[in-house]
Amino acid sequence: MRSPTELAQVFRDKQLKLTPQRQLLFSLLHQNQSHPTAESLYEVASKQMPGISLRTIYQTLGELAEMGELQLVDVGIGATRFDPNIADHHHFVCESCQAIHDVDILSAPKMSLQSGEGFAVNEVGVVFRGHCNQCNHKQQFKSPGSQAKNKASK
Amino acid sequence: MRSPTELAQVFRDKQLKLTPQRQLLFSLLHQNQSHPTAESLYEVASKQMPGISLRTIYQTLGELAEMGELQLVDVGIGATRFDPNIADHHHFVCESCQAIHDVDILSAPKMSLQSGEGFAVNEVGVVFRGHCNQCNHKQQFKSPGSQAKNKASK
DNA sequence: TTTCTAATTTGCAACTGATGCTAACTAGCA
DNA sequence: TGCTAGTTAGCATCAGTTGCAAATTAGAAA
Ligand SMILES: [Mn+2]
Ligand SMILES: [Mn+2]
Ligand SMILES: [Zn+2]
Ligand SMILES: [Zn+2]
Repeated sequence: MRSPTELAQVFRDKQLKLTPQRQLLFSLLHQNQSHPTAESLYEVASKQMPGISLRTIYQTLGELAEMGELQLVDVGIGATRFDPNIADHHHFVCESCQAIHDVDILSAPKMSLQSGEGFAVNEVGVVFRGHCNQCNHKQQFKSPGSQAKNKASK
Repeated sequence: MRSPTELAQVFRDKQLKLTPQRQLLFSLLHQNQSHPTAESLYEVASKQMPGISLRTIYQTLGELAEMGELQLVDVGIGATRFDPNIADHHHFVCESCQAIHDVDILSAPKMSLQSGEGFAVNEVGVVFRGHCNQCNHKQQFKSPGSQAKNKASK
């Protein structure tokens, strides 16, 4: 996603208004690597702007996504996550704490369909599931046999 | 997922009852490649057993999933899909008709995390999005430039 | 067969995440 | 300073799913 300043320009050019709500969200999303939900953004936004509506959060996120400034990430658990990183990349989801981390496309081989019945593929999404560092450390009480299978190394 | 007969044995062994509802669902799911939703199973089940409850469908699907007989597939659009194919495989989702097709793991390179910060990966899911054969054919009215980018070949 | 009861089904309430609708509000221009 | 198209916020509503408890029943025991 572009910087708040650049987005401001984009919005002006499209005769969209630069409301305080939108500006706040621009700043909350810029360089945000946490893959937040609408709800979690609502919480932090509410601190800086009490009374802001969850409806407006959804509205603005939807607009940004439609403009291609945000990527929607749905990993099948709970709410949609919003990702200002619009570069081609994949995700690791921690099954314990639900945290989502970016997985650089270089780290995973480029996927392509070798066979198939003539599917026209537009995009490929890879989701790695497992346990993050923090959660693995906290889980030392579990039986050794129940550890995750593959440990990725740098 | 195992055959209805095998499942019957499993259920008996666990002193779970072999109700007509369960037996019907076993048969509806066996070798079902359509990745049905609970709702769609409810519809076909209702024809053979009018009055069956949607709640029971959810209940039974949940049990089978917990027993490892079914795989839950969530591709981020609408309802959860249920997959009796529990072999390791991936999915192609048609963005037009929402159909889901199996993508054999052999067709796509085995994924693994090369870098990362010590994530312990349990499973990898790959979702290919695009347009299926049928939908591509029906979309000949669209501008040529808007075609899908990659056409998979056998 | 009949009886018994733990397992199951069912209907309905409730819940989460998200969107539709619209009256009230306001950014930004004239 | 006023105007107005665009925006916000509140509330209703929706889809998908789960919680709950009363009614039903599979299957073992008598
Ligand atoms: Mn990301
Ligand atoms: Mn499948
Ligand atoms: Zn974690
Ligand atoms: Zn299709």
